[in-house]
Amino acid sequence: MKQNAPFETGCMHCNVRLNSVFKVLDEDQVNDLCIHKSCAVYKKGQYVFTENGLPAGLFCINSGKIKLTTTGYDGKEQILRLVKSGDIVGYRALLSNERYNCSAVTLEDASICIIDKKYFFDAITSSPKLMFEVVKKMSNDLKVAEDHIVSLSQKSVRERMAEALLFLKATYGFEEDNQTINVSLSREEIADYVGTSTESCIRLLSEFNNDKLIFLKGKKISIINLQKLIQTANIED
Amino acid sequence: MKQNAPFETGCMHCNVRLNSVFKVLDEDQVNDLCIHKSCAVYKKGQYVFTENGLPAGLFCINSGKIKLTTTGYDGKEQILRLVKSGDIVGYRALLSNERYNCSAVTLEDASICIIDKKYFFDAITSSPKLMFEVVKKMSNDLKVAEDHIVSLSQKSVRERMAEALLFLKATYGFEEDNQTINVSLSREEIADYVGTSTESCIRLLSEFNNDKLIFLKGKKISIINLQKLIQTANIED
DNA sequence: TAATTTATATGATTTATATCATATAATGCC
DNA sequence: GGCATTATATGATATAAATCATATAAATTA
Repeated sequence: MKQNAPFETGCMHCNVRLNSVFKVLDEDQVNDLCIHKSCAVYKKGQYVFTENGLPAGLFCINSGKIKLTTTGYDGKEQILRLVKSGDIVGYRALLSNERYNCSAVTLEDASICIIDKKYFFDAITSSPKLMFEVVKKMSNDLKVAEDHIVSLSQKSVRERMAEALLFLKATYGFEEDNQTINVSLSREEIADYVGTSTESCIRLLSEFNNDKLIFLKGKKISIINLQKLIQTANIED
Repeated sequence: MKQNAPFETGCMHCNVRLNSVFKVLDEDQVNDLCIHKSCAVYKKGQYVFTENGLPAGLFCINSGKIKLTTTGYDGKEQILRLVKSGDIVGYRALLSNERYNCSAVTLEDASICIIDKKYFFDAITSSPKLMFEVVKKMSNDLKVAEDHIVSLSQKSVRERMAEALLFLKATYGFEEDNQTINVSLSREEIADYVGTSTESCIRLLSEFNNDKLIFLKGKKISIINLQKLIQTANIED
């Protein structure tokens, strides 16, 4: 299909490479990378890898959005990270030589490349620049996780809900209208990220909608009063 | 002072080096490391570094225990990580070339070395083994943080409290009596780790004490019914 | 297109936990 | 060693948010 054309022409012409950890590679290295990767198209809702699985390589998102999710207690899901094109996925388990501790599921149709494990280790060993890019990525994920811990420990569900919407906006941006968050998540998925019940999530979104902070249309959420949403996300006493 | 003697004789004879990321260095590299570090003794409660500060190097704990803590909303503290001898501290900000996003405070008198920033970057660039050790450390911290997120999202305060005691035991071990957790934290500090109020923390510890899961003596906590504590840490319905 | 399933919505009730209040114990300090 | 401060303890109350229940809307599939 025509829309997949750039995806098929290799890493050198990959439209997201300069947005990824591989931006630091020179032309020869990119060509080398290209030889050691293979790509696949995933339908919405497909698993890219699953909890407890063994990593066979590094995933790099060409297009599409992905959630990293783990099964907590009582079977309840927890969304740990949200991933967009240009991001690498599955690097943690790969680098520490462990099994995956979460599953990766596509939130929409996606094109994803997998980079051979052995090649990846060679590449980061021979290219400190690439290694530092990966390290920076992990460092950022750690920072985001620790921010999330503080939020979960100290904020109300209401505050975290507002914060989550700002986070979604920061991660996926707006659509052309400049106010609709460019991702479709079910209420349950949002709840699984915020750490609340689906009902509370629905209730709070309705409330924000009534208070004209946001505008709901199906799964689409538009931010119509950013200022007040930011306020709501912070302490409000 | 005599008790500091091994600490003063350099990295080659450091009693915790084989327990640290530097275990992978050969003799020459260790001697090189030794030249580029300096050591200091800290009193209990001292700051090793503070939030928003710029990293000057990598800290390596020779002895003593440390908490990494961040100021959340309304000035409330959040303990993000607990650190023991042999651990490195401050590596995240250093590697990603950012300011510290948390403070490091000693929980008891401590001996801590600081390894020169420039040297450290040279060392990890020239020694992939060392780099991988540091990466593994960060990978583990990320995993622990994400486990904490799931716990905060899905467990009750009571469950998290029991979990925290098991975590303290796993981190710092027992004293000679084989049941007293080898760390002294105030109730407030425990609350700041668990993500609850000081009162709830006190109340739950009292309750565990009454229920003979633990035995309290001042700040010392002994686990006297591990089985039941493990049960309490999990879902109990 | 009707039938079934799943998602969203909202009300009613319960409950865990924060908050406020006060007491006692422990610790640090002049 | 007595005084001030801080930490621990515990009761009373308020409340946010979970849970249970039911209704409606949307999406899937037969």
